[in-house]
Order: sequence, then structure tokens, then C-alpha cells
Amino acid sequence: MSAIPAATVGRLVTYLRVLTELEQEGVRSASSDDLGAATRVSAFQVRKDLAYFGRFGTRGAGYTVATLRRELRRILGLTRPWHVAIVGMGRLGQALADYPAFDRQEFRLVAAFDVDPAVIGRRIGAVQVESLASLAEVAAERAIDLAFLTVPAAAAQGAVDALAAAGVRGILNFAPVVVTAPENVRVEAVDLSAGLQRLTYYVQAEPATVGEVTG
Amino acid sequence: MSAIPAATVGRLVTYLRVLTELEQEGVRSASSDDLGAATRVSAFQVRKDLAYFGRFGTRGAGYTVATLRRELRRILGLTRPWHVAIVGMGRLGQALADYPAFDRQEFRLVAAFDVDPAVIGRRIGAVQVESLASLAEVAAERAIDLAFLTVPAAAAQGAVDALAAAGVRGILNFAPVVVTAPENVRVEAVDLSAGLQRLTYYVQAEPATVGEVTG
DNA sequence: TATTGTGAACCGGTTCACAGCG
DNA sequence: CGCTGTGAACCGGTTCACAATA
Repeated sequence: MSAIPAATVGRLVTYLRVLTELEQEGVRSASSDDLGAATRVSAFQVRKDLAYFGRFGTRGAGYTVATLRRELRRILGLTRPWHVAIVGMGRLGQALADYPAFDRQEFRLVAAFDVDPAVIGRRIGAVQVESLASLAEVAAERAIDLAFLTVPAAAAQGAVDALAAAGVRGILNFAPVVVTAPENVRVEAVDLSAGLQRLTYYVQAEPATVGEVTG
Repeated sequence: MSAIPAATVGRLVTYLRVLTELEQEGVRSASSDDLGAATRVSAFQVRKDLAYFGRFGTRGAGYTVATLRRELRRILGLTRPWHVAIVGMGRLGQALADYPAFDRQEFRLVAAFDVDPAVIGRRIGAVQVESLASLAEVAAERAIDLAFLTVPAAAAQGAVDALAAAGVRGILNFAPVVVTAPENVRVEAVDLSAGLQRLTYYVQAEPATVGEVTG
């Protein structure tokens, strides 16, 4: 009932990965126990997560790998190609242009933008870098669905506004700032520096295992 | 009491960011309301998060920016320099070598490793790429605390094992796999492809805003 | 018999209201 | 008087036990 927990969506992604591996290895079926072991999640949790979306298993036998994989791909929206743009062609943006997912069918890099005249015009990966000023025009023309946002923190909010105005539906934000977007634009953060700082917290807090209050 | 919620640790990082900005702008004090507005968190939550670690505010007046910032840096373990290595010098590893945090004091890039002879020996950023085989030796010599793991998914678990054996305490895992590490080694994931797939889930699930069950 | 699917119990994080205090 | 600090209420996600069933 009601909405799906965000944590569930995150786990679906990892189940799908495992199923893809299993399929490649020729494994035909897997139990919630198997999936749980591979993803470090309890078998209860696996079943509950899947139950939000329907009944995919066979009692007594588990899940058919190919079927469940297909269902998860459908649930996660991976059955149609997504047009992706990279905004900000610094080091990180350039590295992302070679992201292996762009070789497969689901994600297609269709544009790259920057404000720096020294970068604009250069061909990187499959695309040529264009001026951010042409975003609206290009977004309409090539039906950009999603964007990788790899601009400096100070420029992130402005870029989000421009992307939202251009009709982009989802943004993967690599900039270390909290940005605000309209209701109809989804932002997911991939935050390296936050991860790094969480890491130092836990590492220095050891050996108390889970982060003792230092008082 | 007991352990600190992981979500709290994540939010501390964003509070710290905001405090750093405020300090640069010359702002002297901030209320939990101010911090909450800037980080998109309720003021209640801000106060509760901080209360896990002590009393940092002044009733009626809010928090002194400089003081709270110093305390959060201490709590997050950012008062001493951390020695970081990058394992896997593909595109992403190379991009990370230029990560701005390495210009500041808290994080120092002290080594870079790869298995590819074509890359070993090349100077990238502040370091020269070394063979992964020399990890144990180099880790001891340069007191590597943390590692950025940017190897292919298939190589990730092996690298984690090697890093753990070499005494590395924390790993920022960029590979799209769930890895297992000993108790005393903390792993934080920075997972681009997972973020991308969560994004497609939410974007396709619109316009039902929070992801309606499709049945 | 083995394993799923699920209502109910549990637990922990978030929200809240207000007491405490500068 | 304003804003923090916090015990209690609330809510939602996780865990669990077991009924359903191939």
C-alpha cells in the first residue's frame, strides 16, 4: 500500500545486478535466500520489497532469474532508452562521457554542455561540447530526459533551474550541494565528498564499531 | 542514546557545508531554523542530530557558526590529515586524482595503483601510478588510511581484500557491486549506476509524484 | 517439502510539544 | 522573549511467524 520506500528502490537496483550476473552464469532460478545472501539483505526483506510490485515467485521453487530480471527492469524503467546530457565538462564530466552504460542500449549520451569557451566545440566521447546557453534548444531537439550535473557547487542551482526549464525530468547531481528542483524533476545525489566525510566519521569513531558518542 | 543513525551522520556533513559557506560570508550565528532551511531538513531534526553529540547552541540565540563548524569538523574526524590512495587508474580514477579536496589539508593523495602496465609509472595529479602488487608495502610506508576504489566491478572484491590486508581503514567504493569487508574496515558506496537507475524509476513512475504501484 | 507472500509485531528514526535557560 | 535541548508520541520500515501453495 501507499508509497514505496526509497530504500526499497535502492535495493531493487542491487537485486537486478545480481540477477544479471546469475543470468550470465546460466543460473535459472534463485530463492529469496540466494538473493539476500548476494546483496547482504535478509530474505524477508527481499520478499517484502518484491511484494510491493506483485507476485513474481513460485512457492517451493523460488524466482525464475530471467523473469524476475525482466520484471525488475520494467519496474525500474529500463526497458526504453533514456537520452542523457552531461552538464559541466570538467574532469569529472569528461570521465563520465566514457561511462560504460552509454555503450549499452538503455542510456544514450546525446549532449554535453559547458560555459567555458575553451571546452566548447571539443569532441568528448560520442558528443561535441556545446554552450550551456543552447541547452533549451538542444534539449527540445534531442529529447533530453536526464542530466548528469557535474558543475562547480556554486553553479549547480542555476544549472538545475535551467535543466528544469528545458524539460529535463531527472538529474543526477554530482555537485556537493543541496539543490532545489520543481516537483516534477527528480534529483538523485551522487556525492563523493559526503561519502568521504561519512567515511572519516566511522573510521575515526572505531574501534567502537558503530560510532560511540564521544561526549 | 546508543548508536548514531547513519542518516544523522549524512546530515552532519551537509550542516558542515552550510556552516562553511556561512563563515565565508561572515555570518556569525545561525539558528536550527536557518540550518534546516539551507539543508532541507526540519529544525527539529537539526537540533536532534546535534544533540546526539552534545550541547552546542545558546538558548534564545542559536548556534555560533565558527564554534559549531569546529565541533562538526571534530565529530566528523576532519581535524587531522587523511592519507588517501586511489586503486584503479582508469578514467574515473584519473579524474579523482584532481579532486579539489586533495588541494586542501584534510585529504592527501599519497598513492595510486593499477594492474595495467600501460598505466603504471605514469604521473597523474600529485602521484605516480604504482603496481597494485606493491600495495601492502606502500600502504605501510605511507600510512594509507583510506582508498578510493575505482576498479571494474569484477575486480572490486579482490581489491577490498587486499586493502583490508594492507591495513586500510576505510574504502570509498565506486564499483557497482556489494563488497564484503572485515568489521574493522568501513566501506561507503558512491554508486553512479545505482543513482541513475533510481532516477529512471522515479522519472518513469511520474506523474504520480512518489511512485505509484503499477500492479 | 520447500519457499513464497503477507498480516502483525517490533524497532528505530522523525516529529512534536514544551520545559529549560540565556 | 526566543531558541535550544529533549522526553514522549508517532510513523514507517524491518523483522518475524506462519498460512498459502506449487
